[in-house]
Parts: sequence; structure tokens; C-alpha cells
Amino acid sequence: MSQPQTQFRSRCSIARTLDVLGDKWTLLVVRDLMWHGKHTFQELQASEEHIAANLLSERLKRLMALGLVAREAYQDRPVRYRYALTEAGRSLEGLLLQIMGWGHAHLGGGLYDPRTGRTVADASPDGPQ
Amino acid sequence: MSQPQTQFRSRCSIARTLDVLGDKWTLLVVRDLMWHGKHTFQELQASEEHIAANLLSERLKRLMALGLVAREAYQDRPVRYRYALTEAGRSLEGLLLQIMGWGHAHLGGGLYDPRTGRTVADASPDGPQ
DNA sequence: ACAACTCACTTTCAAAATTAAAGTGACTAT
DNA sequence: ATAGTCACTTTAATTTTGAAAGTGAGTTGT
Repeated sequence: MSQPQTQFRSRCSIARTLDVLGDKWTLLVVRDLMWHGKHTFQELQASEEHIAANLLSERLKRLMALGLVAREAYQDRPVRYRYALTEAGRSLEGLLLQIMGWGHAHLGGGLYDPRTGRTVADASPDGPQ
Repeated sequence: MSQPQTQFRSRCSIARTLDVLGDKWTLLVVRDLMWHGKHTFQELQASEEHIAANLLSERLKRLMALGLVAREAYQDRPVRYRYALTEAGRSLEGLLLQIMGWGHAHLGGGLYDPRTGRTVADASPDGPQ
């Protein structure tokens, strides 16, 4: 996880986190690895948001370079990989929960409970109140 | 907040939040409005990450459309605006704190204390400043 | 008066990122 | 042999970004 500080825009922790995770896809991959039992390339690609294969490939590489994800071959000939969060990757759970909580409260999205593995139907179709 | 205008990629609250806030700049603008007393276009633009003027302009419009930011004229002739978080915008503080905490712990960024307005020098991966 | 300057943007345009689709390579199943 | 699966990579069009320059309303300095 140690990166030379020159790769970041600034010393601000928020800016640094956004440098690394600030896009529309990375945290969805983390979500699927964290909670939804998706561990192969195919499973990750099949999520309802439909990430393009080249982006998934690139995001997994970045997450691995950051030490947040690791992969292991689950088969040889041909070699196929299973991706999983590392300890550092699992440390993103609080962030994911916070983001989910906000999106539930303000954008009418569902609320997933990691304890039960169930998503609560949201309270309002397209907005808060 | 805003009406049913935005179409989201999915019902997932994380995906929805990323649809709206998932880029490298939006939350930095929120950070500056939330904690750093930056309220004019110029002040926001002068932050150390140096957002381009066109992006700042577009992000402020989006945040206003989402009801997270509101502006008021602080002067006529020429009219000039002061931007501020709405109640809904201020609800992003927990998310910001969580992102900051993670970036501090894992990317060696600083830790800002909203109570004191001070940033603690980091102790983590990249060493002290 | 007139030029210089400030602020809040908008426009321009090249570079980079995203998207959707098709292609590749190693194998397995029929 | 042919078709299919999986994990990608490549390609090409579109969109977003980033940096710089430009604009317009007004103020300040000489």
C-alpha cells in the first residue's frame, strides 16, 4: 500500500482516496467482492450495472496494484483466476456502508444488510422524503 | 431533493451515489464548502488541487440541480454568487469523514478535524511531511 | 476619459477515459 | 471437427477531462 506521494494530487486524504477510487466503477467491483460472492471475471462482469470487460480488467489490475485485491488461480490449463479482497480491501466496508446509507436516504436506492445478505426495498421510488 | 429526472444505472444505492458523486472533483468541492470556508467560484478554484474552471462550473451546476448546493447573489452589478451547502449537502459530512479516514489510514493523507479546523500531519505509509 | 484589473464564468481544442463490440487463445464437450 | 466457455485484449466511436484563452459586467487607478 505504500505509494510514493508524488502520484497524488495533494496531501488531502479525500483527494488521495478519490485519486484511487474516484470513478463510477471501482467501488462497484469492491461491493461485489465484499458482499455479493462474485469472485470471477465473469461473475463481476455480469453484475446489473454491466461494466465493460476492458474496464473491469483495468480496475482489477489497479486494485491489485493497490493491494486491495488479490487473485489466485483456481484452475490451470487454462489458468483462471479468482479475485478476492485483501485485508486492506475489506477495510473499505465502512466506506461502502456510508455511501450506501447516503444513496438510500437521498437517492432512493436499496439498503443492503451485510448481516443478512438481504436488500431492503427502498422507501421511495426515485427520491427521498 | 431533485425530482425524478436523473436516471440511475441501477437500484443499488452505491451505484446511484456513484452516478451522482463518483468522479475526482465533486466531493472536493463539497469538502471545501463543508469545512474550508470557500464559497465563491474563485475561492473554490484556488484550492490546492486546482480544478479547471469549466469543471468547477459544471460541478456546481450539477450539485445545485441535485439540491446539495444553493447559491445566492452577494452582489449585484455585476451579480456575483456565494455557494453554500444545503441541508442535504451537509448530510454528506459522514461520507466525507469516512473517505478521509480511509485515505489517512491507507494512503498517508492528512486528517482534518472539523471541530478544530486543523489537519493532523499523517503518520502512515508515506512517512511524515 | 481610458486603460488595466477583477470576478465568474464560457469557449476551444487536444488528450484521455469510457463504451460497445468484436477478436484472441487456451482449453473442454459433443 | 465443431461449438462453446472463460478471461481477457483490441478496436473504434463517443464522451469527458484538462489547460488555456476569451468574454462581459463592472471597478479602480491615473
